[in-house]
Amino acid sequence: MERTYIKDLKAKEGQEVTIKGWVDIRRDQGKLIFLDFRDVTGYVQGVILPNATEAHEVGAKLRGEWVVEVRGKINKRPEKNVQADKQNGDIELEILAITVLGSAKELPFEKEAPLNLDTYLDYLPLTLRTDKARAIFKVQSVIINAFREFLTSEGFTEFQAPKLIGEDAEGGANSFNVEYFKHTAHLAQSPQLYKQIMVGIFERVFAAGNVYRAEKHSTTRHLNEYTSLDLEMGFIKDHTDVMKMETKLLAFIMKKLAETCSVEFATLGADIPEVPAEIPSLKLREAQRVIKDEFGTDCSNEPDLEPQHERWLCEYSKKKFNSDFIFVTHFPISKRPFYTYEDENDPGYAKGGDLLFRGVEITTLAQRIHDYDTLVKSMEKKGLNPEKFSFYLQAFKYGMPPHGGLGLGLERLTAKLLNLENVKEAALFPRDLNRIDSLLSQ
RNA sequence: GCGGUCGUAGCUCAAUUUGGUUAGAGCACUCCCCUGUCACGGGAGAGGCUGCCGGUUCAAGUCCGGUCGACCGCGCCA
Repeated sequence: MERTYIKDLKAKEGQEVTIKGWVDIRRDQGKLIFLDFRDVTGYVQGVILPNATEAHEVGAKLRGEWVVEVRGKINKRPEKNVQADKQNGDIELEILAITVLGSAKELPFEKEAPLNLDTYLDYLPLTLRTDKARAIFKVQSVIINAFREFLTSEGFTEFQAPKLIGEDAEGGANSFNVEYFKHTAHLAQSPQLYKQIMVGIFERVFAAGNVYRAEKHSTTRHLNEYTSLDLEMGFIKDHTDVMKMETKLLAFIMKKLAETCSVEFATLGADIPEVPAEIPSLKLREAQRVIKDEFGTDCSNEPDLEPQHERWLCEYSKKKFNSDFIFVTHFPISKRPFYTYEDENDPGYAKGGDLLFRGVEITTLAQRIHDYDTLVKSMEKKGLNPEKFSFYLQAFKYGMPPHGGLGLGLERLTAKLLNLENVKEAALFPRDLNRIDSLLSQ
């Protein structure tokens, strides 16, 4: 049987319909019972009139979250009862019959009210049913789809990167060990090495998947399992080609969000940022000069930016360039992974950098070394044994084009886009040191 | 891992500053009343080992020590 969705009820005024969904709120006046129903498409008010005796009997015992099938007639509301600012505020469902499909206990928290993060996470199967959570993950779904759509249109091919790996990209630190295999195995921290291998096959590739970081951090921007939106492209001039691609990608994502998620952004009180035709870009040393001049802190001999510095740079970018985004490039090559390309015009510094958005780093991008001998030397310089990477190195021994790519943290992007205070709110089922879907057994 | 803040009803919070009767409120829940509500309203009720262990004191939710947990910040990172 074809499903009737709540969003389509208005067009069925005067008709008898059957909807299915959840009871959201009950307002029982004795002879008159109002029930707000919810399905994935929205809300509608239902009313049980005194003469509908059977429905009245069922309706009196309904509470929030009961799952029901409701037969009724769509009526225009009397003028004085119209709620102009609400979905379906000008119609209501006159309930004729209710079938209970699933009963519900009372919720252990106040729906739609602010919750402590700990409580929110303990009750995710239920807290995710709120408007706010639904809006967050609708937006996230649109971001992922837009990422795929844009890159596909740019000639990229999607691939599935393995999550069980032998040697990890950064040299062994901070990865989860996996027992079982006859060789040392880890959970992948990044699809990096496989992305590069795949450039040899498809020239332009992307992957959207989970990566794992065994870091005992507890911050508002870290997860032990997160989603990395990765791309890698061959035949580039240098890292600026990757920066341009990311700029176009972000502009496309924001356009898609504007087209499809205005309700969700309104629910969350968030604005969709403008992506400038050219995102401002500073070398690390220039950025450090800005921090010194504008904010009075001298960090010029540090090899990296601290969180406070990132927040300052974004503040500066917004003020000076009216941009929520800013690239910081040319970090010391010694602080970057072995596959990072050194800038021949600026020795000691990397051809690549980070993209900062509203105060946090959301992307690292770079041109990669594609010459076999240079790559092997770079590994040795980092104290890595090239023999352990012989599987990966095959790609480079047998001809790789100049290439580069990036990784974009999906949850960080989502969180900053929607003004969420903690990145855990932008992960459906976030994992941290103390939480893997708590069993609530304590 | 380090530092800060916090832990009171199912949830969100008062009472802790200055130790002092029986630890309160709103929401949710149960029962009663209610024909136009939409955060419905009115009345009644139930619900607490104040995270846990120890100490100080005539007296501890409140002070002290420990422990467990949470959140925020930091290192590292996307």
